[in-house]
Amino acid sequence: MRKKIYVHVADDHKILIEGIIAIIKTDKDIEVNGFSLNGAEVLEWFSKKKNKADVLILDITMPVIDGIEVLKHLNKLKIDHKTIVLSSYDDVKIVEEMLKLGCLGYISKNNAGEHIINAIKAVSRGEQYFSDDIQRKLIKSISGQSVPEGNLPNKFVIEQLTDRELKVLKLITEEYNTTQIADKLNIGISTVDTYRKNLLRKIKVKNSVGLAMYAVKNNIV
Amino acid sequence: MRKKIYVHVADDHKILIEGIIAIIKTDKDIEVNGFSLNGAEVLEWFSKKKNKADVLILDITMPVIDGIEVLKHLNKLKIDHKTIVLSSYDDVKIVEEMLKLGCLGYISKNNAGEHIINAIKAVSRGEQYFSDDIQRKLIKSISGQSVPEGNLPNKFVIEQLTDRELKVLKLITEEYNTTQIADKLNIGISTVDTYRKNLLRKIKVKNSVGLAMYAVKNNIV
DNA sequence: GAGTAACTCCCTATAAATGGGGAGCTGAAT
DNA sequence: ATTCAGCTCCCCATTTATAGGGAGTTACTC
Repeated sequence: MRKKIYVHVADDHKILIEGIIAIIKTDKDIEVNGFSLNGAEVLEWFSKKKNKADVLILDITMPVIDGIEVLKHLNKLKIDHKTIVLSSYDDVKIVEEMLKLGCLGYISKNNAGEHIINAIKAVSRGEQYFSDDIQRKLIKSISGQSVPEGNLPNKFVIEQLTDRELKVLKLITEEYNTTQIADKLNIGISTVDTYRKNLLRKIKVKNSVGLAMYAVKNNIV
Repeated sequence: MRKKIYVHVADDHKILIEGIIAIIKTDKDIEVNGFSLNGAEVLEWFSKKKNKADVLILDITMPVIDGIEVLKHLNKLKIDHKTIVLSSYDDVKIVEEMLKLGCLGYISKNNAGEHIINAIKAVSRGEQYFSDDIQRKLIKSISGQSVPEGNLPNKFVIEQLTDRELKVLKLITEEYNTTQIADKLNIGISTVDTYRKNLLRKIKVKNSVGLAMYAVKNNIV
C-alpha cells in the first residue's frame, strides 16, 4: 500500500470543511489531519514543526488573513507547500495571481466534489491540477486576449489598512454617507473624506461601490 | 425499521451539496433524493408530483430565485414543505422573516455539520430546530431589544427587477459610473439614472453601495 | 531628537449621484 | 381595443462623492 497523503483544509465555513472531509473519507489513500477556519490559523498550524500536511486546500476568502496573504506568508516563511486553491471567484486574474504565488491546483467550488480527490493526488505528486471550468477560462484568456503579462498582480497587493480606515470602510458598506460616518465616529467630515480617499487609493478601486465589493470579497464586513 | 426520511438539498455551490450528502450518508434513516443549484430548480422539482421530499434544505443566497422567494412561491403554490434554512447570514431579521415564511429549522453554515442530522429528524417530525448560535441570537434579540414586531419584513420583499435593471445593477457593482453604463448599454444617461432610481426604490437601499451589497448577497453578480 | 505612521482637519473645484416629477413608445395580454 | 409593464428619455434641484493639494497633532521607533 502506498503512503498516505495528509491534507489540511482551510475554509471559513465549517460545513464546507466537513463536506470535504466526508468526500475525502471515501478514498483510503488520503486523510485530513488538520483544518483551519481562517488564514491566521493556517499559518499558525503550518509553523508548528510537528504538524505536517502534504496538501493544503485553501479558500481565498477568509477572515483575518485571506488565502492570498496565506500563500505570501508561506512563501516568505520558506514553508514548502502544495496548495490547491478552492474558490468561488473564478476571475482569471485571481487564478493567475495564485499561480504566481505557487499554488499547484485551482478548483472552482461549483464542481469541487468531482475533482477534489484527483486534484489532491495530482498535486501531491507535484503535478498541476485545474478543474474543467478553470481550464476553459485560462485557455480563453490566454488564447483570446493574449494576457497582458505585466499588469495583473498589483490589484491584489493592497497596502495595509489602518484601524480608522477599516471602520470607515465598514460603515461605507452599511450605506452610510460621509456625514453620517463622521457623526458615528465623532470626527469631522473632512477626516472621513480623507479616509475614503486613502481607501480608494490603497484598494485601487474607482468608487465606494468598489470599496464595498472589496470588503465583501475579503470578508471585512 | 422506521420509515426513511427523504431530503432535497438546494444550494448554488455543488461542493456544499455534496458535502451534505456525504454527511447524511452516515445516517441510514435519511436519504437525499434530489438537489437543486438554484431557486428555480427547487420550484420546478417540487411542482412535479412524482417528486416528494420530507425535508427541504434551503440556502438563502442562490441565483435566479433566492431562498426567500422559494419559500414564498412554495407557500403560494400550497406546496407543503418542511424547510431547514441553511445560511451564512445570521441576521436575526432574516431568521425571523424566514420563520414567518414557514421554515421550521434554521442552521448557520458555520456549524451545520454537527446539527444537520438532528435538524432533519426534528423537522421531519414537525418540530422546530435551530443551531446554537442562531438560538443565542434569537434570544438576545427578543430579550434585549424586545424585537420591534411590525417593522421587519418589507426589507426583504423586493419587487421583481427587470432585465435592464439587472444589467445596470451588475455594471454598478463593477464600479462603472452612470456615463460609462450608458455607453456600455447604448442608452442615454437619463435612462441609466432612471434605472438606478428604480433599483434604489425597489431594493429599498440608500445608495449604490447598498445596491452592490444587495447584489452580492443575492449572487446577482 | 529626527523620522515616521496614524489620526485629524482644512481649502478648492469638479464630477457624480440622488430625488421628484413627467412622458412617449412598444409589444404582449385581456 | 384598451390596459399595462417595460424601455426609453427629459426637466429641475440638491446633495454627495471624488480629486488634488496642504498641514498640525500624537506616539512610537531608531
